[in-house]
Amino acid sequence: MNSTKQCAHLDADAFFASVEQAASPKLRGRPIAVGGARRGIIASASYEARRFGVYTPMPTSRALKICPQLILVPGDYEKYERFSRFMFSFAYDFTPMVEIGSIDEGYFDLSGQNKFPATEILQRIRQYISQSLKISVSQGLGSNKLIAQIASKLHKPRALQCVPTGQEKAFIAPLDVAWLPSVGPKLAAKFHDAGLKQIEHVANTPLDRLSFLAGKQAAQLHEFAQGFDTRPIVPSEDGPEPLSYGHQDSFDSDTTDEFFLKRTLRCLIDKAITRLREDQKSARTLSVTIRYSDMQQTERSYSLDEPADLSENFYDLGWRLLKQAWERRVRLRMIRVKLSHIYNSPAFPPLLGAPEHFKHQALHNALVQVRARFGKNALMRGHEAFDN
DNA sequence: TCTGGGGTCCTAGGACCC
DNA sequence: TCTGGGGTCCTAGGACCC
Repeated sequence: MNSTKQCAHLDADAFFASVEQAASPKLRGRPIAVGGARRGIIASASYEARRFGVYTPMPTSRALKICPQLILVPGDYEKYERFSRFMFSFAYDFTPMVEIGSIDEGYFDLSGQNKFPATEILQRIRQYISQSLKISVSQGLGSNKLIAQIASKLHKPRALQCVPTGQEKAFIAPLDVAWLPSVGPKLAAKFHDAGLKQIEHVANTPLDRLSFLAGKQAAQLHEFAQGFDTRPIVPSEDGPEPLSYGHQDSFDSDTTDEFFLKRTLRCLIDKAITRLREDQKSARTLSVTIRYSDMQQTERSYSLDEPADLSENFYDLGWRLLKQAWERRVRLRMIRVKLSHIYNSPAFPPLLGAPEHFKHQALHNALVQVRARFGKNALMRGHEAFDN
């Protein structure tokens, strides 16, 4: 009987680049990178390429400058998803408690299983992955997610580190604050300026001072810094429903060509709508973001009274929003479109903004009937009818 | 040839309601 | 009428993650 939590983190090493090397022997041992050729960035660099200083998300142009022999491979996400599924299947051989965090990393819960020691399970999983997929992974084992994740990432590649229970705080104490989840470049700089360079400094800082620096995140960060993490190891059976559907496109060259922009905008809306409808959803809010040639970006959004799921509902609105956002007469390098406030479709959404008396069940039902008969846009007409 | 594409979450001000 | 305060929604912007 052992009630100690055993959380493992599995993290593929240089995943996209490693998959390409696994799939194509002539790429092995050579500096390769997966990424966009034109104005793109490096999505993944092999360890051979990293020795030249190539990293994610470096602009491809710069990567080629510092490593002219770099072999650039276009991304093949279907292939990566196939590899990913295989990779996690080996974890499922030992436990159903697997949380796939992203395409190349996940957690699993080894608490309570006593067939093999946890480290032996990790050894086996990495062997299976190595033999069948020809890629290497890093693994971390600890009493919670935070510790397991840091343990796997600290000594990549091919790492296998176990942090004994009770050693959590000491293990992370000397690490830079940027190792804490949700501490990115901005907050890390803020912490450094305030003299908090290592995680132990965060652990020793009173909560009120931490709140001044990190706002609402302070309490969570304070706990993390002590090595505590109360997040469930494997939270939910199904992942949460998507809250938004978005697409963006960076152009080959900066432009002010309205015909081109309009066409691109429509294409992005179509893509988002296609996925929205595949999931049988509808959306109320459209956001359009533009990025100028100098990388400054701005966004405009608008919420419809009723959710919609047809491109036609969003084309004109999208163009209006783009024109509103485009205040500076500067060329654009990118546009992004996002649908949010997602509802199940075709089921009717709640009666948004309806007066209190409409929420009475009988009137609600009557209104639903009106809308079922006359279409979703009958809501406003329904309001008028009931108001009189 | 400087800087992608898919997301989530938080903040903050204003409108509006009670 | 001398002025509060809680709650929700909308919009714009930004930080962060993989």
